[in-house]
Amino acid sequence: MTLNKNTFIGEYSYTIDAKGRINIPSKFRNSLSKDNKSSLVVTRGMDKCVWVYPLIVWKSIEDELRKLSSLSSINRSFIRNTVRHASITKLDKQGRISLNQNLISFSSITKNALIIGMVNKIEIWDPSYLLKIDNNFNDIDSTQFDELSDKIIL
Amino acid sequence: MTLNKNTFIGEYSYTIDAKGRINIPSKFRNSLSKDNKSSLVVTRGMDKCVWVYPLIVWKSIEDELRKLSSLSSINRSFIRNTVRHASITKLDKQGRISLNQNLISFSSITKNALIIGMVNKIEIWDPSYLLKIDNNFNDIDSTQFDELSDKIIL
DNA sequence: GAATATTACCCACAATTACCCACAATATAT
DNA sequence: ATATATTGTGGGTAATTGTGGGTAATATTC
Repeated sequence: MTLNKNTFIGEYSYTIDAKGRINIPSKFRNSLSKDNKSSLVVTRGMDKCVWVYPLIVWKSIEDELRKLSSLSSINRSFIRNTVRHASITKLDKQGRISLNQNLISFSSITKNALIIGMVNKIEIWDPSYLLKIDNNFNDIDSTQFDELSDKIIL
Repeated sequence: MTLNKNTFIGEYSYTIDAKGRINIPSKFRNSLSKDNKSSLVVTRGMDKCVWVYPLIVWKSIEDELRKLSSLSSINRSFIRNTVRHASITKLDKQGRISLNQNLISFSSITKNALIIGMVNKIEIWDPSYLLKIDNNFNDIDSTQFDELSDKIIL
């Protein structure tokens, strides 16, 4: 038995090389459904990290965006900022993708990078930057988790 | 008659070897439902121990996480910190799982380890560390148990 | 057009992980 | 009690994976 297709969990440490290439963990590669044809969509995350979607998952996000009317300016902004930094890429024969300079500098990645499974997508972080976010996490007011506990049972 | 499937009770003492492998008690293995196909998910516990879930149980947690929108930053943090240390693993032919270095050092396990059934999941502890926690348990104000008594009948 | 930079494709190798077998200790059955 | 099966622990070998670099193809600039 395995996880569902296009499902990612766990954390992995990799390096980005001089050509901007970074490995996708083999467990994540094996998790990709065949209809993706090893195509991924990379874009800016909501945090200062890179988001990586299997193509088939990204397409469903596009479908959601189609539903938003462009009559509303907030909708236009949201669509624009969601899509403008996205690009489609393929795994090379060694299982890597290459990130463009825009995404690399946005996420402040220099050499080392953490790749984290986020269930339906993948995040790529600069390790020291993520550490700061972690500290914030510990500072989160517990009332915020109380709200969550109404939505999720662990 | 036996316990329900994927139900674990009791305590067992094992050793972790140089490759990070540790035995799962045969009683626990026999308790696993067949749909797991001997797959388990290991992750950090809320205490300084390792949590082990039958895959089928973990999947239901994942389904809950999928419902949380990534537009909310608290949701992103929650998902990240819940799944980043999780990984799927299988029992080897001898009935062991291997723990990665991250989990081993998190739980301070060196050689000996206690495996404890927690009904729906399994905990793996460093024996001396658990001893400290036990002492704290004895210090708990009995009023805290009074609160629990409203929720559970023993 | 040529010259340069960028991207894609190929191979190589070290390090890690998965898979296999062996054997001693314990438990179960006859 | 003895024999048989199961269980816990260790180690060796083969396959996979992560990382780097070289070369060819494509795109971009002058």
